[in-house]
Amino acid sequence: MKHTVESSRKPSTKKIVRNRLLAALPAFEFNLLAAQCVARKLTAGEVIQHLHVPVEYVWFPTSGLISLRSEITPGTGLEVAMVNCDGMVGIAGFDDAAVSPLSAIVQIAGSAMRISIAEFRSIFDISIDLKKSVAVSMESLVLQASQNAVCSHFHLLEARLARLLLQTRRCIALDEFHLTHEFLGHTLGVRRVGVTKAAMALQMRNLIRYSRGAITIIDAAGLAAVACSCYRGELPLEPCEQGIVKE
Amino acid sequence: MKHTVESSRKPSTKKIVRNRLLAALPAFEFNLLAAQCVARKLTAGEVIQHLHVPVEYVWFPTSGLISLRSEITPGTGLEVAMVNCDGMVGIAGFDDAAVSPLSAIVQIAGSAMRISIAEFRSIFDISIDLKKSVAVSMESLVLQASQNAVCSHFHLLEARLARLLLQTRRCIALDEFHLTHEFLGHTLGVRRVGVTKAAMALQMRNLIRYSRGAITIIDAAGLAAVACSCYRGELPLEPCEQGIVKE
DNA sequence: GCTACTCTGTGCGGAAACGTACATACCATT
DNA sequence: AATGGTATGTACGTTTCCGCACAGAGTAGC
Repeated sequence: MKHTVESSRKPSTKKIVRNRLLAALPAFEFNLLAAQCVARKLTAGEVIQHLHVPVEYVWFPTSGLISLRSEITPGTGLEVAMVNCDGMVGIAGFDDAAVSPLSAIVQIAGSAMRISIAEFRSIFDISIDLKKSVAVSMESLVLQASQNAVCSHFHLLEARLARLLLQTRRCIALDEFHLTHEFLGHTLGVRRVGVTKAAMALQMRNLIRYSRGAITIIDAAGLAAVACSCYRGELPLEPCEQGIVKE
Repeated sequence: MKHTVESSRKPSTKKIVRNRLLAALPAFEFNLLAAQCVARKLTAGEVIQHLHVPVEYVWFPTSGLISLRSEITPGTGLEVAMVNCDGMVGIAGFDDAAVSPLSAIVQIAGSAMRISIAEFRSIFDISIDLKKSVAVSMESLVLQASQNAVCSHFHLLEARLARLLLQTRRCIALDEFHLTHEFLGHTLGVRRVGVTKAAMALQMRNLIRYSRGAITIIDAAGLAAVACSCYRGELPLEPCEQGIVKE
């Protein structure tokens, strides 16, 4: 384990937290949240927040990747933002019994800390730093949603697919991951057939390789050249590779 | 004036504030902000925040309408959110010298309170309620940006135009306003010619009337029937019709 | 009344993605 | 080895919007 050195110092009062948003909180607020959080596995394709369903939990991913989607009807929509261990899922949690305008789907399997919305809100209201963290997290969502809005409207599918694959790669720091054309189609808001065509074009140029959902990025630099301008100038969204120690 | 009754009670310690976000703050935080705010006119078409330019001010509109746009290059982009007197403009204000990823353009003339980003941030950091207000305001932006992302991707231009006109009408509570096809094209992310075609179709059905930028909504109900599903189920975003009194 | 400018209307070929339908390949289980 | 399910490849006509170019109509100023 990577954290043996740190955890050997004060094992009883320290905790390993792989969510940067939680980790950045001062001890008092962190402990309030941590006491109510439950660790949960995130399995690929799992819907952790359904569309138009009351928000029950706030999620703090510690690994993997979650896709936030805006949908007209279930099945028709597109991704507006990605959330990894730098962020949180649980928007629209300010009104009581608010239904979620977005759905949240696990794009890459991993794990997360989960807290009930009621408990989260009571801590939020008396917090200082958590409020700012939430605002910063929201800001990231606004930026991503805005970028995705222009991107899906102006950029060609092939360039958008290249961007999505690069972004995914960056978020999980792996050149290989599992995503079917069908899933990518839902993320990009296009038909499965459209993805197949675009993916073939990328594979033909030896930028990627895929088979039954297993995607491998062969030439990231080449892929970046094909990707739309949105990829450059984007926040890195890098994963928490090392555990962060909290007292 | 509408506020004669209220203002006659304690004229020296009260203030009329037509921005709901400011008005909802407790006296202490409100006074800190108000002391640094300067009233400014907003003229139609004025760019109050250029793309990729450092954020200098936070704006609290008191009337009129501001269009937040995500642009690839100046001129190529689309509106991701509207801000009226319920909200604020000045995202990306958390990092020092951050450049704005969005541009803000005055869609309908009006007025606003303006505060420098440095002063805003110093008040934000020590505030309690302002932090929550900012988070709520951000949430509105996320929702709008998400909705606009799906809308621009899936819905037909004519339906999108109908929605935009209805939304504008609701924000300013007037059936008549000034917007050229060119301006609408930039808002919707399409060519001016496309707007002309769509607008003609709406005019032909006696839903709207227009001439050289002067648009009149004749049949709002009929327009709503043509508008895409995004219009229904949207936050009202109603204007502050009455002044709000702050001690 | 002329000019200059802004705003709106029209025409045409072309590209990207759509809806639909069907065909093939890979994998797991029996 | 056979079977069923999932994933990917192919085909074709259709729609919406694009890019470009130009024409007309309303308004303001000199």
